[in-house]
Amino acid sequence: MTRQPLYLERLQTSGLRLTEPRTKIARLLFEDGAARHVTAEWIADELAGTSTSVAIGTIYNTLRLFLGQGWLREVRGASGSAAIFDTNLRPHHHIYDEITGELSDIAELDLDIFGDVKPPKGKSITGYDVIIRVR
Amino acid sequence: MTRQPLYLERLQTSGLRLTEPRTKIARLLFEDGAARHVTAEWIADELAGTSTSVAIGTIYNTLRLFLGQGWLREVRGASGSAAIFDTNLRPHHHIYDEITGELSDIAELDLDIFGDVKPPKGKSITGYDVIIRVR
DNA sequence: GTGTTTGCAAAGTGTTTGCAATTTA
DNA sequence: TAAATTGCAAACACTTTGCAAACAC
Repeated sequence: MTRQPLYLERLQTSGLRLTEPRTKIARLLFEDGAARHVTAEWIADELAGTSTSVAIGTIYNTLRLFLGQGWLREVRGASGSAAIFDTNLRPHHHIYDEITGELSDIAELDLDIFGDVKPPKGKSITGYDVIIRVR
Repeated sequence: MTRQPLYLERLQTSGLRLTEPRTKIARLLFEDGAARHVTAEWIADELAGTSTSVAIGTIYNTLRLFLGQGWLREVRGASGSAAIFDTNLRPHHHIYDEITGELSDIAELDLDIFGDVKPPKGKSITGYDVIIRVR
């Protein structure tokens, strides 16, 4: 028997209707299970080439919906810049480039070897914040 | 001899012109030396009552200017919400309330007692990120 | 006096919303 | 076919920008 992708199964199970915009966005985000930082615009661009593109408003609504399901986390980029959604749900660490606005994960960082974090080539560390989220 | 406030001295020394908008904003931010999280709108509101208010555009420009001088740091609130400027320049930690958008400092937090962080009353910790800033 | 800074309003982003048309179950 | 969802465009919130008038040095 052929197996349905996990992300589609999850979409169905959640009670949300299985619409084309949702499945397309879900595939883009979750298909390979890799950690990903995406913006609404990136999704729009990716889908722009396909037979049916998805309206930017729908993309935002869908991302909020997935956020509500706990399938994504929103991370804060520079204020005024586009929202970044992170598919990596484990507590983890980011490197934020103040020049480019690029956000990347730090793999396998131990808090007590904190002094050993290496910045990307050609960059220097200007500081850090630990942000604890509550609700 | 009477002593000029530090923040005014710094303003003069920096080579920036000592204008009324700048001195008013600087006083609001630095007068008592306390750590403060401010938004452009908060400054506008504070100055609205005074004899001469300051235009919101000028407030933003002035904040960017102070940022460039290294007198402030910009911290990321929820995307889409107003920029928050922090007068506390030491590396430190924040509690970010996902419901209210409120950002507050955690005083004297040691990284290795990380498991002991207490959320504000009635709140629970949903996760955390360590953000290392580079440029 | 001359170059800087301001206020104002317009323009620019990124995001949300209202509603008629479409689609899913 | 009934309810949910979409596209579209208008509305929004926050921030930046252009320019003539005002100001600091």
